Amino acid sequence: MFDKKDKSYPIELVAEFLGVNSRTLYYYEKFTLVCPQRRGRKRYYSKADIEWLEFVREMMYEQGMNLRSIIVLIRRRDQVIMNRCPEDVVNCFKNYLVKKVNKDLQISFEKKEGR
Amino acid sequence: MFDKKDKSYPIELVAEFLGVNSRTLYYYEKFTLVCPQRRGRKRYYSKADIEWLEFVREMMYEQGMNLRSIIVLIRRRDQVIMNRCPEDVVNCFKNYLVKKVNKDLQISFEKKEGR
DNA sequence: AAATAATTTTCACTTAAAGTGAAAAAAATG
DNA sequence: CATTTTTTTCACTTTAAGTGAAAATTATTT
Repeated sequence: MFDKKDKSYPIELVAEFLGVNSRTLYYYEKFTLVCPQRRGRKRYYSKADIEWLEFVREMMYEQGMNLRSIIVLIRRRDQVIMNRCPEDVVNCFKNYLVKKVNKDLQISFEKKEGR
Repeated sequence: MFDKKDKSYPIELVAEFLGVNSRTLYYYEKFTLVCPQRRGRKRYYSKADIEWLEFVREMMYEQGMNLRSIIVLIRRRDQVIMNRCPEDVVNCFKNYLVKKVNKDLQISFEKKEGR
């Protein structure tokens, strides 16, 4: 679709391609979710910009995530956006389930044993 | 605060402790975010339930995540809620930045070299 | 069992984030 | 300088999240 040589594309074209209003892309910039290159004031979106935005849209539309969550996920990978993983979200739920299952087992055991 | 022996607590107590309306806890159940034990119809929240809910509230209030996002995060760790990581969210952004930085460097280089 | 109290459920409303239309303002271009 | 393009601002719409109030259901007490 877009040129491999990473030429830059104007906002209207990108908005159309993504199926959103160009206002939406301005809106995303407020949250530093995307930062198109500027020559003068005019914005030019690179192929990388576009791919990233496609991914964001998928997260939001297909999965129902919100803007903030995506930003939180990025931040949680640490300031440098690197190796740390939002492990705790899942671990916390995992622990929750584990405790729950243990407790439930214990309860059904108690019932069977008549304690 | 709550008994270590994992006794179960009624919804009103838990709601008060978390600082939310009990309706909110019913609401969360619609999304299977929490599943308190039932005796008859009455709900009993375990210590694990409460800790998990505290964590969820923090994610939502302190960080601004939405319900769906938390559920997506859990799901993305795979059906079994185990080892896979929502790496792609961050990787996608990382790649985006890397490409961006490369491109920007290239551009400033081109400027300096006058190509 | 009837009366009372406690829980759950439903309905409808409020609030805030996400998104967009329209028009004003600013810049670029012919 | 007039016209077109792009950005910005303001105000509105829509939807998720949350909650109040009351109806419905269940449990408890007398």
